[in-house]
Amino acid sequence: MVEPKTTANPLFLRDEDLRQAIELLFFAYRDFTARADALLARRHFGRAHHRVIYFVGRHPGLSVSHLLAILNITKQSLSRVLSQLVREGYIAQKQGDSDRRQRLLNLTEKGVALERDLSAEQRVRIAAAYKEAGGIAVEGFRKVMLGVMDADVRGRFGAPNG
Amino acid sequence: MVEPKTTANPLFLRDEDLRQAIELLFFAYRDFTARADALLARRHFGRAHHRVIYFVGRHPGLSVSHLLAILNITKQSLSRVLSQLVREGYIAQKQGDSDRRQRLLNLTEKGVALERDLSAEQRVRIAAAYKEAGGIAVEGFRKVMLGVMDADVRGRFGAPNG
DNA sequence: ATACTATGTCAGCAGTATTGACTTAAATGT
DNA sequence: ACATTTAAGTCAATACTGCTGACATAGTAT
Repeated sequence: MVEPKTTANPLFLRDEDLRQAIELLFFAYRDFTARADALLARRHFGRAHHRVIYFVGRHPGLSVSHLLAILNITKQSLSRVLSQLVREGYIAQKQGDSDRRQRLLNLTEKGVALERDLSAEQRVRIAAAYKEAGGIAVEGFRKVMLGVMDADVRGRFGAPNG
Repeated sequence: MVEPKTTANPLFLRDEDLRQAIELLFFAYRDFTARADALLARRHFGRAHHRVIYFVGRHPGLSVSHLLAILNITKQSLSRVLSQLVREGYIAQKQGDSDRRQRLLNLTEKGVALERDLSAEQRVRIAAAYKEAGGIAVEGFRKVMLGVMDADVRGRFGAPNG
């Protein structure tokens, strides 16, 4: 057994284990987003619209700059998508109370309905995967996913770990 | 086991749990690909180039149609990216032995070097996450990820030996 | 010969994201 | 008060990804 001595392998992680993880992420993410992408395409929307709809639904009254920070994209990139969603009545903007420069974002009823449609299949998929894997596995999944993302984003989740 | 009476939730899955899973996938995938994306941008390549480089490295002698099946994209989409990689000397094509219509794909030395650069940070990231989470968690991660992807893709992983 | 398969190409369209430059309006600091 | 910074938006140019449709070439299979 020749273990390639590439970079330091602090655990007993073979190259195969690392490759498998990379592929698990690729295929899971690809399939996880595929159906929503298809739904969006019918409405002439893309994945970016979904993300905006999702996070506005998740954080009602979100400011544009906060949304930008979550998505990690430029305001110009967001602009096209957000303007479209506002123009077509999925998202409502209202002036901030304390800071009137802000345009706080909320889903309209139409937006809530779209969000539900888009994430319905994803929720079913997650629920099925969680159920089949069991509670211990879910806890492991959470740990690994938190470890994969950037450290400064972990705080967003009720992370018991560092 | 206690069976909660929540209608659409066969497990103990609250809406919050499902949302968290969606976000774990989003943030982990986003951060997982971010550095490689930056490296690619310097070479005027994109994520699609990375995927091609990755899977050709993973499966030397891969045929174009098999690569297409793995990536789930059209040949026209692949064509632009693949032609570029061949033209710039990252991937070599050779005629198939049994079927001379095939153009079997292999990484050149240059391609191997690029693949290593691109996945180096990803491997470190996975290794760190795995190490911190521990073996049980890793097993759970694998189970959940397999459950999230489409059933017909799971065969690619673990089921028969490894 | 005919049909099918593997691969490639041209053209056009849409979506996502970038950088750079500039604007408006409101908050804030000195 | 005046200057600076911040929140949001806009215009323009560029690039990567993916799609559909149409067509071409070569090799395989009947």
